[in-house]
Amino acid sequence: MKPATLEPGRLSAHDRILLTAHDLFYRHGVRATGIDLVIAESGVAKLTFYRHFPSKNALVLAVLDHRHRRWMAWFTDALARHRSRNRPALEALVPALAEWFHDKNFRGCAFLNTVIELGGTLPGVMAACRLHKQDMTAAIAELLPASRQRKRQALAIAIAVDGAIVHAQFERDAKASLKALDGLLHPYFG
Amino acid sequence: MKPATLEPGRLSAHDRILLTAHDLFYRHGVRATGIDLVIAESGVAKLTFYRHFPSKNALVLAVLDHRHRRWMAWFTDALARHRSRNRPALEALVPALAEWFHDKNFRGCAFLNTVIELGGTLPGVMAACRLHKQDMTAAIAELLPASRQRKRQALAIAIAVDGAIVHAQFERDAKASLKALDGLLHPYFG
DNA sequence: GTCCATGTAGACAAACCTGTCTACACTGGT
DNA sequence: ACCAGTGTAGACAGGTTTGTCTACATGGAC
Repeated sequence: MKPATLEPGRLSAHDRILLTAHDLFYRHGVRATGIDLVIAESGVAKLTFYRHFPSKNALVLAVLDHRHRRWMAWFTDALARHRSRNRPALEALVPALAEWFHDKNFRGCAFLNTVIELGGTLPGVMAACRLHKQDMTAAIAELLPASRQRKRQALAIAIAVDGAIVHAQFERDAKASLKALDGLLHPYFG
Repeated sequence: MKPATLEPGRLSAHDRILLTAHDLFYRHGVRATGIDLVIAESGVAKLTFYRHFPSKNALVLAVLDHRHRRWMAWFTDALARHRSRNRPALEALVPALAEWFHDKNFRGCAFLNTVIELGGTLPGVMAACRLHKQDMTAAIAELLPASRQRKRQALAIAIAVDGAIVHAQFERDAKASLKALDGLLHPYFG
């Protein structure tokens, strides 16, 4: 994914907090990241933080919102970039995901991770995750030829993708996950 | 999965702690579950706990070990039960998983959850997860006819299964996940 | 009978967490 | 000139966490 420059230069305090939290939450998990660290790391005073975000929970939801936009932008862009004229559009999926999986900061899907960490405790997290996966599935659907089963197929593919994501997260080499995913997708190449 | 009776009756303190922790960790997550709660819930004194387990981390690993044995026993049993004479063995997979997904205490895969929660911080968790998935994949491989691609196919199927697991975890109805998984498996029914 | 493993109850230290608060400084709009 | 908005630094309260420690009880092996 994007390098997320995180230049402290011209960013507002609000944005510095948001980007820093995005980074730390993704790297170490939400629970493992204390507010104090976010505050220190984003070079902001405590009061400033609480002026922008009423609580840590609010920050978590704001970060997920930001993450969704960022990830979807990268995803659709990567799919477009890996598309080639006379091949099925779906073939762009695996190369696109490969970019992400091979990133040295890859730690799986932020939404799955947050649902698992906070699941029931923070209302809104599960809904955000469902929305995210819904949009991801819709983006996948656009790679498929129009047909009555398009939605059904897109859901199946999305599930395979999620499986590949979590596998790449605990297994050493992402390549094996990508290869297996490619095998699962073959029947859909048409 | 098993109802895990958890009868406090004749169990040793060690086993009561282990089963209680297994239950609580799975329900609410490892980080969200304090040692004090495990101790109170298993009806044991604090010192007794620390005599059996030197630290919470040790308990976590012991619970994962227990979980692996318990889950694999259920899995192979369920696969055997749903096998029918003149159909491909792989067709037992979805009905077996359906048992688990529809359990009211279903909260996804304990190993994926723990990796995501503790990932890098507790050495051993990732290894335990890899071992678990390796054994799960081997059990799936036994459903496939012997061939040169059997291992490759089993890995692909395992990834699809993991995708279905996480999907069933944040989506309301497990049925959709199972149906999508079934669709993904069709090419492998042979 | 004595000893020791195993158990209970609960106080305690030290660290860490979130969120509030005081006191002060800079800047742009009116 | 003034004031509202935004910023900084850091103390503080009240809660939770893990892990240690004291003091005492019970039951079986020898």
